[in-house]
Amino acid sequence: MPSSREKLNYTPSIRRMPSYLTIIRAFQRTGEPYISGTYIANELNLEPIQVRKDLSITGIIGKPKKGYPVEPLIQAIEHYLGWDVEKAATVIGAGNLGSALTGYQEFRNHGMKIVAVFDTDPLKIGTTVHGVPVYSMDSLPSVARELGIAIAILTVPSPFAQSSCDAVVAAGIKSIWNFTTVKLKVPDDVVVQREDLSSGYALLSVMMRTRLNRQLSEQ
Amino acid sequence: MPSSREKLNYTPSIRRMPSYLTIIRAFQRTGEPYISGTYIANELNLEPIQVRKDLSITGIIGKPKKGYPVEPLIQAIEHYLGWDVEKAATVIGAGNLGSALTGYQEFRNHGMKIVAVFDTDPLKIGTTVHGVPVYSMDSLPSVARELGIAIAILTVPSPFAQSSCDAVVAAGIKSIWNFTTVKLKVPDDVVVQREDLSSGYALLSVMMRTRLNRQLSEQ
DNA sequence: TAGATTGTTAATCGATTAACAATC
DNA sequence: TAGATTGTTAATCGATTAACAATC
Repeated sequence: MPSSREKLNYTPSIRRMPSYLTIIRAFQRTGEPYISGTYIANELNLEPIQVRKDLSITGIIGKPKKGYPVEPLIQAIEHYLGWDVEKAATVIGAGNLGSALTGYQEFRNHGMKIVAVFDTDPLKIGTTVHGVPVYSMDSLPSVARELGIAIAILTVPSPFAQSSCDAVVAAGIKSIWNFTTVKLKVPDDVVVQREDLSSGYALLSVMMRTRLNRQLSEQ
Repeated sequence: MPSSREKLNYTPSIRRMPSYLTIIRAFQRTGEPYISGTYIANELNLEPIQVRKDLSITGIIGKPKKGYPVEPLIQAIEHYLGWDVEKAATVIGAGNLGSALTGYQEFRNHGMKIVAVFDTDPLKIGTTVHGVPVYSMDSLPSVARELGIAIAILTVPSPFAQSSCDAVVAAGIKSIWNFTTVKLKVPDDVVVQREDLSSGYALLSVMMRTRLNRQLSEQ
């Protein structure tokens, strides 16, 4: 029996899908029925062959000379990502980042609806964040069941990451979007995507240093 | 003359560096003078060989049987990332995400100090966000010069992304951390790192769908 | 000393890119 | 029709992993 730990294939391609969607959706407003891979590639500074390879993963078939049919292409990408099925989500930790993510409207376009926020601060419990009610962590199991929550977005301070994660798992939630710096330990049937702001900042930092070095050496 | 568009090497390794730092810093509190690659690998669910390969990029030399000297290792990573040099940064757009990032203390440990926020909303200008003053976009050039701002963190709504980016570039800021969904057009000497929350969510979504399919097929 | 761990060289793996026939 | 664009097969490239000698 394969475990949930097996590696996901096409990871880089999957990461590019949302930006394809953005471009194609914007193009859709022109009313043109077909969009070419070349056009998408130009918009995103990618190679056309890469766009075609990526799109082929979704099973969409293009027409030579014309391109891909816009409406079916959007549906193919959304279906591939599972964004055509609405999922209830919760934010664990009503801090800065948690509040920002709760108010991030774009997720609605991706089939994710944040229906609850959980926190331990008595001053926050009973209030709302961007219209979403804040509950006590104690009520996580019952609220998760009632609202059919499928995804937990973890934005608690790092020292509480693993214990919050354990509570999420105990409440039967099997998908965790982890914004803490902690590598979470979870059962085999729980999937975790870690979002690490520092890793992107590390790339920017090295680009800055590299550019600096080059400028110095070119003088 | 090579352009700033050339591709960065070791991208995956660079992305892992911050998580190494987190583990090593936590280990440092034990007082042990050496940390092994095997230990780091265990903490992060990675292969030891990958940790060793990554660390070798920083130029650090380990001791067989003992491991890497903790203090020099931290310094080697920070120096490689350029995190040993303090840089002034600004957040463009005092919305949800901009405020959250302004209040994110971890950046201070990475040599980045957010010294100004810019917005176009008259109600926000003149106030502070997490203690950082909010300025009018008009004053960007002068404030950027006075405070020596090196990095702009772009968190404006997508329709304003390119124009805000142009203003940043005109103000002489040459490093942009882009949190919008827009692919920015910038001069050759400006580096951009795009942070796309949707791409991580796309991975989580496909993992969820894949797990679901497997569970169905195993029944 | 023995064995854990490093660093290097080679092999494997997966992603990107190139080449090109098919075709609307 | 001619040429732009697709989809497939092969080549290249870069990252990961394996093997193993060196060594504290």
